[in-house]
Amino acid sequence: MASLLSIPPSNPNPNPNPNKSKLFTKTSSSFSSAKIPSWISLNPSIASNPSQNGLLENLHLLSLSNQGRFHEARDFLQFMDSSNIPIKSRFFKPLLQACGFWNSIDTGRLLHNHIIKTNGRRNPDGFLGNCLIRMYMDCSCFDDARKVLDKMPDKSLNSWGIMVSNYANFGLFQEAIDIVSEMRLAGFVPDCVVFASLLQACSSPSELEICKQVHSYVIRAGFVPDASIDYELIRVYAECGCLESSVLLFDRMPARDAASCTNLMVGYTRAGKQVEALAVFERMMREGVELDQFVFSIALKACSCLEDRKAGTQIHAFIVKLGLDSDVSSGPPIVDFYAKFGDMVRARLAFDKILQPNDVAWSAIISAYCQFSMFEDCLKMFGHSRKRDMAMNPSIYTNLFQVSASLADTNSGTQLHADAIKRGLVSMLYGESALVTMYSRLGDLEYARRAFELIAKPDTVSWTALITGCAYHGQALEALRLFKKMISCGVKPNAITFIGILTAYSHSGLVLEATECLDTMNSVYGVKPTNDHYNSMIDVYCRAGQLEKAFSLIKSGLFEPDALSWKIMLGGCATHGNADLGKIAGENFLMMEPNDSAGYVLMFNMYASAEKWAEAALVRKTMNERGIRKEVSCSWIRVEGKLHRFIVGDRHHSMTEQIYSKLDELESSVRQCRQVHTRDERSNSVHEERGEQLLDHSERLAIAFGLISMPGNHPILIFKNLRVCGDCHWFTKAVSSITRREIVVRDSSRFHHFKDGNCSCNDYW
DNA sequence: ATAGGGTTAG
Repeated sequence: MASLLSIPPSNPNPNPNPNKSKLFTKTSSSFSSAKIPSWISLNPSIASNPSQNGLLENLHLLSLSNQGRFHEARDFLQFMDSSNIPIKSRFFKPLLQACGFWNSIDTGRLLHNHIIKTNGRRNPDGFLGNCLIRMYMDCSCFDDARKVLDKMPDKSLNSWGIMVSNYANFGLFQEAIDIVSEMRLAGFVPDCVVFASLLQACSSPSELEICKQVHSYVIRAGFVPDASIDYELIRVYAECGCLESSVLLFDRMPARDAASCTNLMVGYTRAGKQVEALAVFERMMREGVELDQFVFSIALKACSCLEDRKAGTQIHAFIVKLGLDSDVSSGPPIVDFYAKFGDMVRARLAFDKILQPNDVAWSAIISAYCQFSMFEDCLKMFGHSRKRDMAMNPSIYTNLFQVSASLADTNSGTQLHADAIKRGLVSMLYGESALVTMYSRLGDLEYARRAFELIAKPDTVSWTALITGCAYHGQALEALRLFKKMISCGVKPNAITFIGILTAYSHSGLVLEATECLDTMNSVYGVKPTNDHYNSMIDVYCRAGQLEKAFSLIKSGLFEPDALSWKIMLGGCATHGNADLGKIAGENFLMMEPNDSAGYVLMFNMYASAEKWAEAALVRKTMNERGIRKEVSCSWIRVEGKLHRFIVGDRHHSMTEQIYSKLDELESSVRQCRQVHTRDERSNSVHEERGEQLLDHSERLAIAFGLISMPGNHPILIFKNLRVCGDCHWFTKAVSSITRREIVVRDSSRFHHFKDGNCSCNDYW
């Protein structure tokens, strides 16, 4: 199998505490994992050759712990004990931090015993005591932490402070405040740091009350103004939606700094008040406050949201002047800013300027490429970052799942999925829902269902993804069943959910059900139908051949018909040969979208099938005059991971001879078949009467190649950029019956599962 | 201390 990824070893213990990652990575210790030589813990010979001073053994122990390999760490510690190699005192802190990070309470207790032992059976001193308290708190062992505190001979303000901030971080504010009272009784005076840490834990509106209490306390106790407290208060009030309070505090600060400015601006942008955010930025510029990369990054983001190209370019220029465009903090927003305007060249230039791109920077450029359907570039960028062994994050994978789905690349899709699982980088809900969509768009509805089943608490998006998947595959009843189940699970449908449902009905010809759905979506579920829903309904009528109904819906005044409404109408008229309505629809559509080739093609086919040759010729002439080219029909298939692409009449493939002779063979069997069967109305096509070659339509080439190169019983999966034509649809049905082979075709609007002469679309396409 | 990226549709 062609491998996109060479997968480096993954971490066997994928459950670190996400809340503590900062604490862990920003450790001030000189023994952080980054500083441990890579060959440590890859070197099994340590066990047989104890080093002189025990340093290697200590490093190895720490390396294992930092990686979360605590089984091995404890075994190794046993070996160290039996070899009389003590843990060096300066290693206890980083070791305990690792235990806290990975929630390894067993190893933590073991280390605690070692500390007591090496300390001559006495309780640890203040420094190590604090480390122990932190470790126990990190592992949620509050009583153990308290015992250490109580036994500490030389408690400090900091010891109490650790208890306070950790309780608060767990949301246990009452316990945190109790500790504050206790420490005062014990004769300690809590300082700004303690209160700032309490505030630091507040972030949601439910914690606003606590924030206010602390605020009023620090005022009464005379702690403010204090930069660290002001800063936290501005942040909390902004995050809780009390922007006025944030502004008041900000205005009253003796000296406004970059950090508090950032907090205020973030508050504004989150509340959708980009203009106000930029006003703060301007004011800081005027006041001459020294700004940093964070302020610029949020300011540029505000410009992106406002789609204010001029202001954004000015800020970009400022960033360049200060030399901050190579910074990882201000870099990604620059990438994102230019991507917003579709300027991928500048976006890429901005990315290349970043000296040490991190996961967010890679994510920014990959998602930008994804947004503009530059899927190959996404995979290329991902390949680069893999090669450099860059840090990944869940959102990168979420994007890549979309890429694989769009490229119809099962190979990369499944590999990326496996890769993301190994690294623990399947994003909750976001990534999980993207996987549902990916598998359904790769043609594997069963896998999509399984991916859905794995979601712990599916939300509206997850349900919608699966419902839409069923719609694509023509399983209307299943889509409806899922919808009911979604409702009974208490998950609310949204506008997109109803598009999925309407699509399902449309692809199954359930007109009555669809009209009912359009009614109840507002009356029962409170979701107002938009143009998209009315257009879906037009599609329902059109597919079912009820063109008059579609037309009266357009004229009903219930909504303002847009280009899409007319395009769908035109498509219906072309399929069902109604040139009168089609003329109106076509003219309206071409007026709105004169450069869309599909409109001309539909009109041409419509007139041709109605044998209105003069009109048809006129359409072709107009098309030529306007320089509009028909989109080339293209089909592709993957065999053993390799992509094979075909266009009409393609003779480039190395197996062209075999393909065409296979086609001839199929064609003659199909012809015999056709004489026996009743003639399919829709396939009496225009093509035949115009004497066009049908034998070499791209999907037929792909199917023939698939049959040749993939012996066995697996279904043949074909992807196509346009819709299948009636003739090819009939042909494929026949082939599936003759060869007893299942054939799955994804065209531009849905999936067709051909089996034993039938198609899952029931000839609705 | 502070930010930056992501899910469902025709």
